[in-house]
Amino acid sequence: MAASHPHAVDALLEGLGRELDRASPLPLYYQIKELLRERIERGELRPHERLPSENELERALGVSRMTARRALAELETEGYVYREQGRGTFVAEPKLRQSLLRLTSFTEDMRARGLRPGARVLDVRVMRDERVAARMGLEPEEAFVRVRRVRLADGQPLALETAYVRAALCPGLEAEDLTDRSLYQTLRERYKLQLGRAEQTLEAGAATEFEAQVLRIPVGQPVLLIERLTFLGDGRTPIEFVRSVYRGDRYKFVVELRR
Amino acid sequence: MAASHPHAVDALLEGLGRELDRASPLPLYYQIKELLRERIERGELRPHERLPSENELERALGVSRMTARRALAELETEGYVYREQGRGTFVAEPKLRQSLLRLTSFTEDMRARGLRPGARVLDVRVMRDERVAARMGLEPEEAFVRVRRVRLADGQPLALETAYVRAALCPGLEAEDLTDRSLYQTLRERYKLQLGRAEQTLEAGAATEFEAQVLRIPVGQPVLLIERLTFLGDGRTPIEFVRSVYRGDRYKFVVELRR
DNA sequence: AGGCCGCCATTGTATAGACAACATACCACG
DNA sequence: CGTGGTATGTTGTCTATACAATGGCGGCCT
Repeated sequence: MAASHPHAVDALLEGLGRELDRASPLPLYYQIKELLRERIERGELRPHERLPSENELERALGVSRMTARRALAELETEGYVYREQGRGTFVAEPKLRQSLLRLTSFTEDMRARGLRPGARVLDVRVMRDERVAARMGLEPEEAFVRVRRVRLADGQPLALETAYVRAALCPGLEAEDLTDRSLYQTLRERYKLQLGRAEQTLEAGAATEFEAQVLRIPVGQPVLLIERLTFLGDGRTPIEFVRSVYRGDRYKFVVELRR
Repeated sequence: MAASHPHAVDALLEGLGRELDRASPLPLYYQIKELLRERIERGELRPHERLPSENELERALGVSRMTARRALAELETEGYVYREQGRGTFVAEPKLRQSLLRLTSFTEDMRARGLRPGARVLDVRVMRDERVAARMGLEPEEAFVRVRRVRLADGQPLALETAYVRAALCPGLEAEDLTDRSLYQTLRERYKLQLGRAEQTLEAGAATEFEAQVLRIPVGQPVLLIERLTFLGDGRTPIEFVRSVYRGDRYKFVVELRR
């Protein structure tokens, strides 16, 4: 047995057995999955520690092997565990599950990289823009608050960011001071807007004269163009469209892909 | 029946039945999944069209319902279809499939964009590279099969791809013909290597003389540099490191971010 | 000592069947 | 006319079982 001591799995199984609710409308496999996930996230099960086998779950919880199996299989596709034929099921490393599908603000992104985030406001105005509206699937008359900012990392210009936020959803945003402040934080705290998902595209480009001046690089230098269309928690209502131009020599975008 | 005409499903099932190979070492559910996926990607099954039900697959292919079910369930988690209880299984909209944060090969990526993928091999050799080995967390003596290819979209050069695959895990790879073939498919089918996850970075750069020549663009044009470190199904064993240089004017990377 | 073989535990694939939950179409009844 | 019930088809959950493939271990044989 690979666990730290022989009774570790037994104690875990007993706990699971007590919490499993056969009267609940939630499927058994889902309950088992959630119970195991909680223990992994709370750190009760440590990386590379072995989980109960399908057989052990079957006996201890009084479910069929296929039910136990489904719980473990879903934990695997969600990145919480890895499975090896002939060996068992083991807790995955935390970094596998973190950098995955996270929607982060510039501020959070910089902090995660160990840099001090900042923002210098170039201009803020309420306006219309047919192309942006079309891109968001809205009527051409839709009004936006356009915020243009230079984003700083440790005080140095890193990106030029132009955000179009739907004015109808955050009245008075144009009067907020967004210097050195996270737009997402403002949307969340002042307007109680929950962000859900975002569609983001990345491509390479060359700095225009304006971009070069703001970012303090030569015209024509490589830049990373990132466009993001962000939706509210319901997954359908668009809230903002952001176009960012990052210095190519100082910024690298990182994603983790899964099969 | 919601299909265009009553015999559409029958014809599909007959085709599937002929292609299913019970002597193959590949699992039945996997074969069924791949056959259906091919038909979706080739457009033979159009968005929102109904797929055969679990019961129809069971009868027509002579498999159990759980096997048919698993094929459909995996297509769902991969974003190819959506399922509605009481109604059936339907082809998903293309945009839903391509924007998920999935580990895809160039071949799959191009097909999802409706382009014809291709590859022209520049050179293949077995070699060592300390920097690549370090990047993969391996000993400096580790041997790699380095494959340099020009990746084509509809016959036009789109990217220069340099892949370093661990020679120990795929002996004889250097003798394979990788012209117009997916490396991932070869790893999967010839070497039975299951890919798990990948860590990928994207940054902007300018085309070097060599890159410019291969991609048929002027020197210094913007390019998207993508580096990918791919791991096997266990999530820990590195298998390949790929450095790709994409034409900045023709390629856009799409991701969907959550929460 | 070293290598080979077989046993056991574990995950992977596949089958067969049962009942539940849900959607749709149709029909009978008021 | 419409309202509700029923029949049917679909996916969702769950059980029970069998055998295959793999990895680890120990013991046996040479």
